[in-house]
Amino acid sequence: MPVCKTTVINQENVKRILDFLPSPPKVEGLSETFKTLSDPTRLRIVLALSKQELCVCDIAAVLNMSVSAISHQLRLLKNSRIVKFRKQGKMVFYELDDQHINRLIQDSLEHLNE
Amino acid sequence: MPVCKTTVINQENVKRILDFLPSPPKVEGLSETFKTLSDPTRLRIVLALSKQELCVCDIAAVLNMSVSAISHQLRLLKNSRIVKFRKQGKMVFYELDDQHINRLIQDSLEHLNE
DNA sequence: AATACGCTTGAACAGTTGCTCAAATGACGA
DNA sequence: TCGTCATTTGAGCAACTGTTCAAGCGTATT
Repeated sequence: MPVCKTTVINQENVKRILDFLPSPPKVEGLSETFKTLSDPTRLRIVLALSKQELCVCDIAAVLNMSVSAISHQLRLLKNSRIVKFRKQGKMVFYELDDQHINRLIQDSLEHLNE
Repeated sequence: MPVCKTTVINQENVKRILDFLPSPPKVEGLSETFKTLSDPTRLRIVLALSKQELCVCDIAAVLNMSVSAISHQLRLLKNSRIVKFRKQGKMVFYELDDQHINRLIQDSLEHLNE
């Protein structure tokens, strides 16, 4: 895995970038967030929840998918701390977990309209 | 795939969200971008290129990975129009494709520091 | 207690992903 | 033209992903 041997400048490039890159845990964390939003189903769920809290059944209706499929995806979103839930009788209402993810979604929506 | 039958309000919720959600092509496009950035290797490449243009070999050195693996990922980044390249002799220099992706990365870096 | 409802869970399966390895390409220098 | 170097490409593969299906759990209504 050698650096290009033609010039010395490259070594400097490598060093500069290595200093610049965020720490591995930070990069991993960021890529985890992107990964969670990379599935159209999950992204649609998150976009929907950015508007208002919803129960599982209504999310399934919005996305026209099975309740089971939605529930599986909600578990992933829950594990990634992107959504949280509140129980009310038989029903479970989900909403975005915090302002951090909410801002990311708002930013993304803006990027969409350019 | 029925809507919850317990209340009428849910139907209104579903309608409101359906109006709110961006069009399928827009959602697909956004999730595609997230998907490309969801792999730590690709994210690191993009972060590196947000600092300065680099040749394939130097990227491999920075990430401490095989040139082949990097080249495969660069192809995906190229296809997603996230990076572009310029040839100079034997070497190929890559950089971020446009200001749009650059801003997304800058936003992400800010999100990292919170 | 019995039933119905909203939701969760686990197994299973097809499809996808990211890497390695070996071979190929294309530009340069001897 | 021959060899070398930077990069690309294709096959192959283990690991992962997103869905369905069937079964289960917990809460409310009767």
